[in-house]
Amino acid sequence: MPQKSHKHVTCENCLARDKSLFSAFCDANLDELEGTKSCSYFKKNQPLFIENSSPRGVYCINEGKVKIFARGEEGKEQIIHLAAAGEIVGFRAMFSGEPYKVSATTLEESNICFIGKNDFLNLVDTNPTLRNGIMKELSLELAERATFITNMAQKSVRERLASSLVLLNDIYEEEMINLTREDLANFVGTATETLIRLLKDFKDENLVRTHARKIEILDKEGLLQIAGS
Amino acid sequence: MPQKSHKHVTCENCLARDKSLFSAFCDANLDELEGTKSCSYFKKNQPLFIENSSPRGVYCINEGKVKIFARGEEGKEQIIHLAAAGEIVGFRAMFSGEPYKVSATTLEESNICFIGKNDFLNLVDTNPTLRNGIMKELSLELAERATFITNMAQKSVRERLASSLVLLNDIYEEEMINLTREDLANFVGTATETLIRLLKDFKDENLVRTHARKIEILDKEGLLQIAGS
DNA sequence: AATAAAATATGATATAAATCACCTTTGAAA
DNA sequence: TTTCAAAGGTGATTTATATCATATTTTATT
Repeated sequence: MPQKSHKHVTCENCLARDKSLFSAFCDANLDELEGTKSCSYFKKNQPLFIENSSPRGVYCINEGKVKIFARGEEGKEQIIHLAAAGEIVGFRAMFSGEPYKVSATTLEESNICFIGKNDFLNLVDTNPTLRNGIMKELSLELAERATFITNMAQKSVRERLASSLVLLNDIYEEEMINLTREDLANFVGTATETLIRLLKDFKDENLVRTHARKIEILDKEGLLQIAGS
Repeated sequence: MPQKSHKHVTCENCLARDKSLFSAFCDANLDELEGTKSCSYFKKNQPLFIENSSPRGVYCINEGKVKIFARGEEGKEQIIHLAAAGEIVGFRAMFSGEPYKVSATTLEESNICFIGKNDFLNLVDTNPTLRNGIMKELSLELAERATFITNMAQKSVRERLASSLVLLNDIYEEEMINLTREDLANFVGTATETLIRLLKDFKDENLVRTHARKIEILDKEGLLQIAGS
């Protein structure tokens, strides 16, 4: 397995920056950002922050993937979002004035930069472009979650799994979807056993193929058809 | 039935302003707001805006209630939020750069003011307090929806109904909850028949009482216990 | 007041999905 | 390389909830 080691990435040559809220930053902005951020290597399954704790800053993913999840009454995780390179994680709590309502944990080895709360809020205050980007992002996520709620309420698990696989396929881009069955179940919102059975159905229907844990999408159109959207 | 008629409410003596994002406005701000807004009377079940249309401004509820809902594949409504007096409806779409992803319809006769997109965005641009309030509001709603998703995924309909009734009780304040069984079902995320049956159970358990359509909460603690939160 | 049209309610039935129990495979660590 | 825990998988069973059908009540409209 290719061991991603710790590396200090500068904002200037951060490959993920293009896709991020910092994409429009000029050199002066970038220098400021570079001066305040710190860069860390995270192992797989390492928490960035956990529910109910106080936010101390935001996390900018240079490389890797992070799951954002809430916990229900009995402690079962519900994955709300999967963040990939370029995404800033945890900025919602910067504005809410409340502790985190969700937790964030890496799904794979990751390089992630940290920007302290004050530095981040200062950037937002002085940079209208960044600010507008954030307001846009908050709004888009709000819409996304309205759809999420509606799907949960009205679609069957089979439909949600099909829709989730297509969505995850986009997040994983070239790579194959690489999640434990439990994480996948917690994203779809079902029991692990049910997920495994339905995934098997999809295999039998030649919609997907599995390579141990990894899931390869064979028929995106077919999945979309099942998802009904 | 007390017929609420059209009345022109000025921002200065708007009773709902205290609870709104405009509560911190100074006199100069209020004058500006007053100059740009228009005030309308809405009948029951009248749409403010509908999914996929282009946003033209925001709606500020002076009196009445509004349901915000998405539609699933087969057109079934999923109510995402119930807005009451003091709330500003539709501002999410001001920042997203996209058409509405949800619809908004009055649940009762309402007095609602309209602020055009440019005027509103101008206010947000020039008023840091309002802007921060909005960012905070967007963030809080995002957290609320994470919980909503988790409840949908992990709680039974019975639990969700209990939790919904408590939530609605707060929204309706002194009044009794006054929603069609279908709307209530679309909020809880279930079939109307199932909702009616479970509501009957709650009546038998002396948790609620109904007066035709209206629902009176008799035992909030008991409901919270069932809701499991 | 009469009539139509929604909304509410109830019963019967089907089924998707959860749960529990158990076994097998995989992969990390010693 | 062995070992052991975690993850993946299968079967049997139960149940919550959707769906369909139909009756009754409430509300709106003529």
